[in-house]
Amino acid sequence: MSQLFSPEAISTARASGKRLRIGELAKATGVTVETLRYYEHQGLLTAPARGDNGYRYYSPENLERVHFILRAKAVGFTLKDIEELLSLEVQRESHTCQEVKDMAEAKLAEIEQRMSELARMREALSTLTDACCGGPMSAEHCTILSALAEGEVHAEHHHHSPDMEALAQKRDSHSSGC
Amino acid sequence: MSQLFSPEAISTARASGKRLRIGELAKATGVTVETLRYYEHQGLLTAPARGDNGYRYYSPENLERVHFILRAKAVGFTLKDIEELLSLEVQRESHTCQEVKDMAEAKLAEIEQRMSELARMREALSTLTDACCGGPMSAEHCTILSALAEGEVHAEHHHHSPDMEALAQKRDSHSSGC
DNA sequence: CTCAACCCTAAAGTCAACAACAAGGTTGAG
DNA sequence: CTCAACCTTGTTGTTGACTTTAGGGTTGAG
Ligand SMILES: [Zn+2]
Ligand SMILES: [Zn+2]
Ligand SMILES: [Zn+2]
Ligand SMILES: [Zn+2]
Repeated sequence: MSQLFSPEAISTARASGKRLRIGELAKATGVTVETLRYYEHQGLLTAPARGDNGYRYYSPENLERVHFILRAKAVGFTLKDIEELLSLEVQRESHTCQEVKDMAEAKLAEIEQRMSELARMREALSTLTDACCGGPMSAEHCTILSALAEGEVHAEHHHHSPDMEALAQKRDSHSSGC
Repeated sequence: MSQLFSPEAISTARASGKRLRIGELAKATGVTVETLRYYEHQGLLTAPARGDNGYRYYSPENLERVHFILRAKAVGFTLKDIEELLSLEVQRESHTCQEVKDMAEAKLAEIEQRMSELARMREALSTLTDACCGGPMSAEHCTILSALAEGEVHAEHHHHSPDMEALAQKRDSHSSGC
């Protein structure tokens, strides 16, 4: 588990010199080791120090960077975006707030774009579901299928007539549209 | 992207028994010929009639089905979903409204799930952008980058002191956080 | 006849973000 | 010493919805 020094002793004494193997870093960040190697391959993580055995040994800075990546992912940035963000982050003083904020706002606009797309879908779909009775009768005149087939939703909400509801307990087609 | 309900597009080629070549169908539906062949390959479109030359000749029913697919896509169904929907559609009377509505409601829940995910991202990201000044100064103390690096947003909105704004016209770091 | 604009098939490539595999070397507990 | 649990590299597979490529045949206007 531990390298030259016992991990507990080290962590209590000083966190700064602690070097993690890939599995430990994975556990610490909640991602898989494959993901960490993938991030390295993609240039999101700088190649960490290696031991004589070839193992990767990660510094606390590496750990921080993984957290950076995960936080950026959590707010909607793609890995490609994050690569860009990291290039800003590593040399902050040679970039401006404007550059950073522009990226964030562009991403915000992207997110809002996708949200309104989904909102449009939701409205259309909920109109469809509202019009369908959802009963155990034949879908022959189902308003959902009809709307998809014919391109228009017949806004008349479905109301089986009492007679039909009484009689058509199963599989009877309901002809009034559903 | 596309209109959900566009009734006028349908009625044009329906009256005549005209058979469309793939390019014509593509133009009529707004998808590429490759996409049409792809849909056929995926079983979403039944293999159309062929001429002696091997060309596909599409019936108006085929056109209807493409529209069905596009409308279902527009409300958020995947192609796999649509395959299922089509199997309900082609034999409506052997299925129930319940089956259809269940699918639609499941898809609706999926859409709402994705929307709330995006809403979460938007909140987090807009908190970040609100706190950043977006000015032409060095990003050394940029609140966005700091929040990503340190995992917390310092809610203090950025206010350059008047002195600094006057003096730091370009590239000066602003130390009070941005 | 020529030539562009169509059409055909089957297979491979694209994108994102990993996951899975093969075929090994290393470590540490029992 | 054995054995599981790590670690290594490199390659391939996954998902969805196409797009592109390669290598042809067909049509119709000039
Ligand atoms: Zn129905
Ligand atoms: Zn009904
Ligand atoms: Zn800033
Ligand atoms: Zn600032």
